[in-house]
Amino acid sequence: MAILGIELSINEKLYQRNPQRTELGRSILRHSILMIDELGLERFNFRKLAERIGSTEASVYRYFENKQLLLVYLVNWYWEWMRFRIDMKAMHINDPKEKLRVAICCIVDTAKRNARIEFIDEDVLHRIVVAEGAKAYHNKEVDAQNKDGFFWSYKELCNRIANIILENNPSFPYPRALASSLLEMANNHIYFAEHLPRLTEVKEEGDLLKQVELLLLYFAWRLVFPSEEQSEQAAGHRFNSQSGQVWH
Amino acid sequence: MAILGIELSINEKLYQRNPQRTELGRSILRHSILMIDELGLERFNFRKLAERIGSTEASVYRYFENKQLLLVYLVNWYWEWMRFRIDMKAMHINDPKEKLRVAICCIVDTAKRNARIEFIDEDVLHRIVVAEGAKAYHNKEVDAQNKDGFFWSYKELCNRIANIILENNPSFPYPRALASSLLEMANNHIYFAEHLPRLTEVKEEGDLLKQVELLLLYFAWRLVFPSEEQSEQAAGHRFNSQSGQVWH
DNA sequence: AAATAATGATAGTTTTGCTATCATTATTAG
DNA sequence: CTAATAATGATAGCAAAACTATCATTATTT
Repeated sequence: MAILGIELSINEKLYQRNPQRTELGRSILRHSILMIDELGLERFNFRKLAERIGSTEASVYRYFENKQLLLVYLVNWYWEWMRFRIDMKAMHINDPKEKLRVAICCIVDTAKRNARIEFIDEDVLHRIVVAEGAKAYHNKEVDAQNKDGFFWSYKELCNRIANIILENNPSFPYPRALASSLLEMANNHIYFAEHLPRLTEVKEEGDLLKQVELLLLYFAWRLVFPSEEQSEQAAGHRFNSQSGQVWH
Repeated sequence: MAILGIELSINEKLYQRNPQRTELGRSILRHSILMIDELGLERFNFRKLAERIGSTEASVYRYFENKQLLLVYLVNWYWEWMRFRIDMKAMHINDPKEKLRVAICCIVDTAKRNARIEFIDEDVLHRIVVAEGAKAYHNKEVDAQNKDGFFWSYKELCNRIANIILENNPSFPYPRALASSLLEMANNHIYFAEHLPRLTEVKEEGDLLKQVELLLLYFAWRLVFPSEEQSEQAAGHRFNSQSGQVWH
């Protein structure tokens, strides 16, 4: 997929025909995102999608085997996009702490549309990932699908974040667990704030994403930094170290 | 539901007829748990269930409106059971730290069958909660269902844990978020260890549940305790601090 | 023994998930 | 510019899933 000339590659086994290369394919992507958001995954189906885009069920099936794989394709796109953004932003940063801050910012921020890809509405895709993302790998075919590399993007994304965590604290015992937890928390606490507010301190009102970012920063900072740096704390703006850096 | 003479109450709107009160109802519960575990939620349906228990589809529908609500019923049972166990175990403990340790133990441990309720196999139910639990509230009806109190048990469970967190550190800013995250992490890291091992440090081999418990304890301790207490650490036994703590 | 409630048996409806066939329209290659 | 080839549309159909309805039968309660 061409973004600023760079290609995000999605596992080829996820589709029958590359949806990005044709008008119909892009239409399938665009409207499946909108419809899954509107109807939810279970009420969404290829018949309704075909009707909406003025095509036929058979044609849609020529691109994706079924809606489960279409969902996996979409969340892969999201994960790839997030990983790309983290790589971009972190590339030229030397300070590992700043790198981690930027990564967490990306985790929460990938929602906001940046690349102008006509056929993917990142805002809506983000809502899908929040609401339905976990269903991509919660099914009886996980192991087979994992073998086919369907979750490579997610694992690689997790890996990137884990490495940044290790740069900050090489002896942190749970870099991957923290990375995946931060990714999952980002989605969960948005969802909780909107639907089950008693499960989180994040409030629907106000800047929800900013609150989630602060939450993740708080958790990450407390966990990865040896306690002498705790004084500096996580919270957002006033993250300039008033106190000199000690560690490393 | 009678366990040692105590009743776990499940929201009455979740069922048409109370499944615990009849032979058929209990058979539905027992075998739906087994079949969802075997087939996964999407391949499981009331026709197959009816066939297996030697009854009819119509009869099953007299107990539960559909399989989504049956799932919600089952995970509610699990949440209620966990909350009950935490209350029981924490009741007579005064030390808040010990209370938190016990709560985390329950979060991970509710898997292991304790109450001998003939028609609920806690081991298998736990696997269902791990693999399918999130689907209980990831659907387009959340808000309506939440209004009907379908998630009260989960929220109340979260609340219990959040209160224990606050007993340990009254100024901890994210008690609910940490509580829900611990609950979600417990499930996720078991699932990851078994299916997507690169997302966690928890290994499938060895005592998986013990590892998850140590992970949760590590996170909880680092997060809720002011750093002078870090030295004592979470994981009970071998968390002795080699390095002296400085901050505060 | 009569009334009531739960189940079984059977049937039928609508929707979903998916495949097949063939004609038509683009696209590309020679 | 035509011939080949690829993609789409149109239509059909089928098997399963997700229900609902009816009525007879069997328990249970009173």
